Amino acid sequence: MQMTKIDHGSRNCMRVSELLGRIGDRWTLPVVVTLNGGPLRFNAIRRAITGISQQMLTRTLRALERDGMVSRTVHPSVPPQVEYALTPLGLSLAEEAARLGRWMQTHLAEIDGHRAAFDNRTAN
Amino acid sequence: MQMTKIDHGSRNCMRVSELLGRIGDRWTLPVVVTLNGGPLRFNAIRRAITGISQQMLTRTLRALERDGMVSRTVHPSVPPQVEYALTPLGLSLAEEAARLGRWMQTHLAEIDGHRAAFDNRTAN
DNA sequence: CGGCATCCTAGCCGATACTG
DNA sequence: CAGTATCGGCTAGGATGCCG
Repeated sequence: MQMTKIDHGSRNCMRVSELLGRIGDRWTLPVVVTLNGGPLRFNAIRRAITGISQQMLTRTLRALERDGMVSRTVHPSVPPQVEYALTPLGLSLAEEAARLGRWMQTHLAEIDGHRAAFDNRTAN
Repeated sequence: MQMTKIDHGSRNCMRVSELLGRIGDRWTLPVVVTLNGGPLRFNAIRRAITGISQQMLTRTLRALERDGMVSRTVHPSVPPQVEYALTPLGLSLAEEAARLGRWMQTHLAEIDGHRAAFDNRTAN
């Protein structure tokens, strides 16, 4: 059952790329990292993440909730309180993200160097 | 020098997110994975990746070249041949991608389950 | 063969205003 | 406090055509 050719079309390769696109969007990673410090309420997350709009936070949290990465708990008080927390799955993702982060830190200077050199080469 | 608060604004957190967005785009990962099997010419890559347009392959390869992930070698023949190969940096990225892929394989069913359940819940 | 230029569309995301 | 609704800009990416 060996694969000599890579099947990008009908198998999970696409799914990986898709998920990477999801967590690679502007806000998902910041939200996950923030929640990695512990459960937080909506506006607490909002305050923790500089520059995020209310709507984008809502959307990002919905998407993460849909994927089972975060749990949403409503405390029926007045005014209502909603608490968000990472699920085990979300925590697992956070670890992978941290690993990616470490890789980035390691190679960031190298990449920047290549970019500068390339831009220099092409901007004749 | 401890960080009690996460700085999403001015530090590398943003850069990580940015790079994740780059490799999370539609074609970067497929290209890297394809080249992981060895150097290939332009149209060979094109054939290996179902559905990619010529322009998107060009753009993806340029971006990867700019970041120092792939090397571009022109063989001055008629017709001209251009060979692309992963650099050590690109190979390193491919390994990280493979790790991400494994994580996905592991959790894909779980995520799909959550999605289905969520959609069911909300599509009342 | 490899690659750039152009046009066009769909979707992401921000800003703003409104609701329970 | 925690959302939803609406508008509009920006850009990723597809289709097509031309060039060395």
